[in-house]
Amino acid sequence: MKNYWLMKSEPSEVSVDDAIAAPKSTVAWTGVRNYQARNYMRDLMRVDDGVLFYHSSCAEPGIVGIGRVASTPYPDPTQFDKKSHYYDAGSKKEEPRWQLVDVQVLKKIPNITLPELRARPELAAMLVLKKGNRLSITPVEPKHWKAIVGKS
DNA sequence: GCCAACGTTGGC
DNA sequence: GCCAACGTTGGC
Repeated sequence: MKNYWLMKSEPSEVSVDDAIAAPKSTVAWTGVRNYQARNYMRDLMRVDDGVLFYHSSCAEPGIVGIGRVASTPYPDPTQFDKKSHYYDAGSKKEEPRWQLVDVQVLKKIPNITLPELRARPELAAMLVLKKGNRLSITPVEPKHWKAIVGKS
């Protein structure tokens, strides 16, 4: 059974257009440094899970693309890169702390903005809409996926 | 730039 | 294990 996810990206770092322009429209989801979000990628994501690509920390936050999980988990290379903003001196190669998956964007969609998401009562329970939510990756219920994407 | 909310760190 | 201080996220 497929799972569904909402994954936040700052468009100033990796926008949906950047992802589409990448080879196979696929990007490695680097830079997650939150254990719960990591655990979702490492323990619960499967290839072909659905992904809502969300732009955060920008002028118009919202869902801008539909994609899929395109790899099994593997170590985030940026944790070992001393020049990277995401370098983690505490992570050892033999025992990497941070794992990620590849995400393939299948379709860019017109931005469904935060206010638009909030205006839809059937989406009110989405975790991303909860007050104080900061998790960059959240599970999405099938009914919410269907309400946004159409038939699964 | 502000600030609420939340996660992490570290002293005890 | 508690919890205050601090750092980060992310909308506005």
